[in-house]
Amino acid sequence: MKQITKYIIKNSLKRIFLYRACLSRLRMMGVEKVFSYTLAHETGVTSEQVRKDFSEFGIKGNKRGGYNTNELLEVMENIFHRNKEQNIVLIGMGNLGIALSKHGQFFQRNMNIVATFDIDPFKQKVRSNIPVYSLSRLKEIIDRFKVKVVILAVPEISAQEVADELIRLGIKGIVNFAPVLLKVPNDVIINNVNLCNELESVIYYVHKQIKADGSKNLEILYTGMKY
Amino acid sequence: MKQITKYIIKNSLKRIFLYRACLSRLRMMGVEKVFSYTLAHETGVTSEQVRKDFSEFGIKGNKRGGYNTNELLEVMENIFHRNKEQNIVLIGMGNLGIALSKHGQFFQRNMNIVATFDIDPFKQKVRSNIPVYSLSRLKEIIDRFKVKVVILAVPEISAQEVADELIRLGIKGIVNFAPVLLKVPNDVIINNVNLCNELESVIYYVHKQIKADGSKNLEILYTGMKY
DNA sequence: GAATTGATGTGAAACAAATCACAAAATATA
DNA sequence: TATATTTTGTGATTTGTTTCACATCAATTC
Ligand SMILES: NC(=O)c1ccc[n+]([C@@H]2O[C@H](COP(=O)([O-])OP(=O)(O)OC[C@H]3O[C@@H](n4cnc5c(N)ncnc54)[C@H](O)[C@@H]3O)[C@@H](O)[C@H]2O)c1
Ligand SMILES: NC(=O)c1ccc[n+]([C@@H]2O[C@H](COP(=O)([O-])OP(=O)(O)OC[C@H]3O[C@@H](n4cnc5c(N)ncnc54)[C@H](O)[C@@H]3O)[C@@H](O)[C@H]2O)c1
Repeated sequence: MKQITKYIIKNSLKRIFLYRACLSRLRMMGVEKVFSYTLAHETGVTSEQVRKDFSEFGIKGNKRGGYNTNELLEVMENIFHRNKEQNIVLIGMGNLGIALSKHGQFFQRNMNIVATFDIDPFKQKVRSNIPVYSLSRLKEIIDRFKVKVVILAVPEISAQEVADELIRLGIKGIVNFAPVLLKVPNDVIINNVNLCNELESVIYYVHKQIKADGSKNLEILYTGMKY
Repeated sequence: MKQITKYIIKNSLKRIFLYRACLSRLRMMGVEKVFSYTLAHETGVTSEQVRKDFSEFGIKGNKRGGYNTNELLEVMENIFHRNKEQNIVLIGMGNLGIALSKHGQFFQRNMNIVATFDIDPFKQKVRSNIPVYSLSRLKEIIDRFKVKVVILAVPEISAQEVADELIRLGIKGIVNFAPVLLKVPNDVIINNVNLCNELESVIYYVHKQIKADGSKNLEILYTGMKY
């Protein structure tokens, strides 16, 4: 059994997210030009790493002149398809689903939750400004809004069957909050987010008394990676 | 600037979570003995990887006999300090905080949210069965319950100041949901969970049309890692 | 306009992680 | 009891990622 090998490696993708967040902040502060070491310092990586990551995504700067903040952000928005809006659907309007549906940052980042779905008729009323539908309208909405990616926030027990149906309807990517390993075809991307594990990791490392060995600005360590 | 190097590597830790979830399921089904290839098959990694991971955590099996399900789970519970209850505090009872506070799995996994805090007096009433306090009682609760780890679900703008205060009060680990890189001392573990990024990663990979190249059972790929 | 400075960009080297290959051990079989 | 079988455990190898080192170029200074 072989694992996926060649794609833009996950670590550098994660770091690109960091750089972008940092750049947005710098732009707001009116900074027009950044250097690899600026980003490096702000994000706790090395400047070579920043440049290597950029080179992986084909991002070029100006010798001696660093990078233009606006241009750099624009390139990144293209990488992430932020130029055109992404229509997303959310399944499961329980505790977590409601919180996610109210989260404004998805929309700010051009990811538009066009509709949510729940099996429970009691949940099928409008909360905030996103409609809650019965699953019977899933196909209609997915087709109408050309939805390719969903957020799955249903109980563990239902996750697989809902995923099967979603894939049947043409969904190609799932952010899955249920603590199960979904069985899906090879061309479907699954991103499992397991918040219990995230908390438990922290407890583990706190108990282990892990120390940052003399590094001076190591702000973040462990979401998924030590990025 | 040097990155952290030697600790139980994150990838194997993540996989250990997978193995454990799988083992729990197998135990419920009455399976008493497992082999590395059983776990491997269920979790989509190789059997050598399973054994290498086990060896990293000092887990031993029986030559030819595989591993005893119960013993293995017990060893893992020790690794994760599941034998004794972990007291956790949650800061920020907004949309996300409420959802998390209602999430039963933390408690099932021995992570007990003993109290939640919010700056807004309106939020300071009991929801579900976890009390919501004013921040003035933070020290009292942290001391009383010997809390070392918190979940931080406050707005981006407040995250740093709240984190500073928490660390002053002796907190050593933070699961941070705000999209900021917290500046913290080296001995504090931060786990940044950025749900926008998780969604955006999926969109990125779906657009890239990443294919699993012929691997037959590649269920999960990308939470943080390709684990 | 030549020399200097300060950045990028990238092969080479070092390091880290995953896979391979097989010895060792435990059990089953004859 | 000897032999075959099955599975673990781990060095050796391969593959992947980060860091190093420096050529290259653009701007600045003399
Ligand atoms: N609440 C949290 O903070 C949290 C944290 C981590 C993980 N999770 C996970 O996220 C998932 C949702 O958690 P929750 O707390 O919101 O649970 P919940 O029970 O509050 O909500 C689940 C919702 O899904 C709906 N549902 C059930 N079956 C469905 C189906 N077949 N199709 C569509 N909708 C269906 C239910 O009606 C309900 O509204 C669970 O798998 C849980 O383990 C939740
Ligand atoms: N809602 C989501 O699904 C979601 C998803 C991803 C990330 N996040 C992030 O999680 C955080 C919380 O999100 P939310 O949607 O729950 O926001 P929210 O505004 O609904 O809740 C924030 C809560 O924090 C409280 N608060 C503010 N300042 C505080 C302080 N100094 N001390 C204590 N409490 C304070 C507020 O009173 C409020 O109740 C934000 O940083 C957000 O970006 C939320």
